[in-house]
Amino acid sequence: MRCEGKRLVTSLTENYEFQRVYKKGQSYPGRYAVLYYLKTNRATVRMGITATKKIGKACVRNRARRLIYENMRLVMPAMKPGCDVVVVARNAIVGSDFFALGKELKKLLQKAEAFSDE
RNA sequence: UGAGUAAAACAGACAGUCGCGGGGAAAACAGUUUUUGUUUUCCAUGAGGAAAGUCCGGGCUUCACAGAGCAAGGGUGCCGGUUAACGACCGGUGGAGGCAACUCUAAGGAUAGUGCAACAGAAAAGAACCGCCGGAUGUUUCGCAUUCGGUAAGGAUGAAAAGGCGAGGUAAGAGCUCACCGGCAAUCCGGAGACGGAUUGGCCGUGUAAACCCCACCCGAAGCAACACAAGACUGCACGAUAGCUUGCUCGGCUGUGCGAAUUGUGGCUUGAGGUAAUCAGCAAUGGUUAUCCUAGAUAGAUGGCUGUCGAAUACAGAACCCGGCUUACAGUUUUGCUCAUUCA
RNA sequence: GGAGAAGUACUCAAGUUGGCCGAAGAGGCGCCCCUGCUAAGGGCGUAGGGCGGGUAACCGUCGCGAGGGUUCAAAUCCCUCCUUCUCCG
Repeated sequence: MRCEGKRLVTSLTENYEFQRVYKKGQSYPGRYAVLYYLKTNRATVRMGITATKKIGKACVRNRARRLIYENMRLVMPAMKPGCDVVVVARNAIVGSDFFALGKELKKLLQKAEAFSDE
């Protein structure tokens, strides 16, 4: 298993943090990716992205990570503060469309009730 | 024009907008002797031809200097050159393929020695099983049997059978003799050499060295997760002759009141056998000189998204100390040299 | 990033001085014994992959991760690639 975080204002880095989200958080599977969501007492949203070696070579993993990162970045300001999010890429993400992935991530986040009320 | 062959270049571009890495500048705040940290704004900049596989060769670092000797082990293998070095590259020689351009080639030694060659076959290395021929003996219906010789032309086996093929020759045969071809040796000529050519001689015991080996040349070991400096939880070990370190052994030498060590930070970390252009030397690889340029340096790991235009933008694919090669993956576009075929002049 | 090891029937595997090797052995499968029945245990037997040919017995050919090479002959020797696993802070 290879885990890769993402440089964000606040991002998950250490392996134990990922493990905590996997174990204690809720999971929401999708076609392109799996979302793990865990509420915390912090005032910020923290995110981590995982792309295992299963998905492909280094270049493919980079591509997957960037697509997820870009989508999450656009969605982030609408989210409730105080949670840890881990997105795990799945095989189907190879060659997927940017907008399709964005739609799915939004749906998963809605399921997790991560968005703040307007 | 078509087919082929060799080499080289590119690897989407431009504009707008949101976002990321490190760098520089300015401002504000915290703190303050300098310094440093955070935030905001602006500026220029930011993956490859293979960044890959890690198959070779170096630089660099540590092992005190990277040293001495011996042994073992490993590598390379036609010749000459290039290079920091190489198993790479360039030019040739021999061999193989192609009408040709051109391509491929681990290509030293089998009379230095040892081993192996299953099955089949008389025999797998100094070969008489059958056959052929001659002599003797027996039987004597001219043949057969036994025995002693000669013989590698023929036979069956096998991947491979004792130079090939033809003629002469002979009891039958045989490089026994001769012509041509192959291979070997000597001499002469050409070449820097591998080697090529000519003449003469003699008539020549298979294959395997990517089996051991012989000959010639080369190699100390590990690797940036190396290592250096600073801090150092834990208290684990040693405390004056042992311990540890350098592939093995011998020598030589080092460490020391500290050693080991989770972990953290900084350095190593990008100016280099560098690129570009011109010119000179060389067939070329490459080298010299001059001018000019500075072009990622992250540390969970930065290049992405959207919109528009171009006829179409789509392959393989992401730096992690740095270079020189090799190998492997790869959509498409462009240019140049050469060869063959066809048509026209 | 670097260093190393392995790959053979469905599974675990033996076999590398090159030769009767498609391949020992075990699990497996079938039958029998044991038991009221099953499991376990014991005994006996058996197929071993693909393609082609043959009524069948059987024969030919390709297969030891993949592709080349050396050799008369390669699971074994040499080269290149693929996959899996381990170690180094």
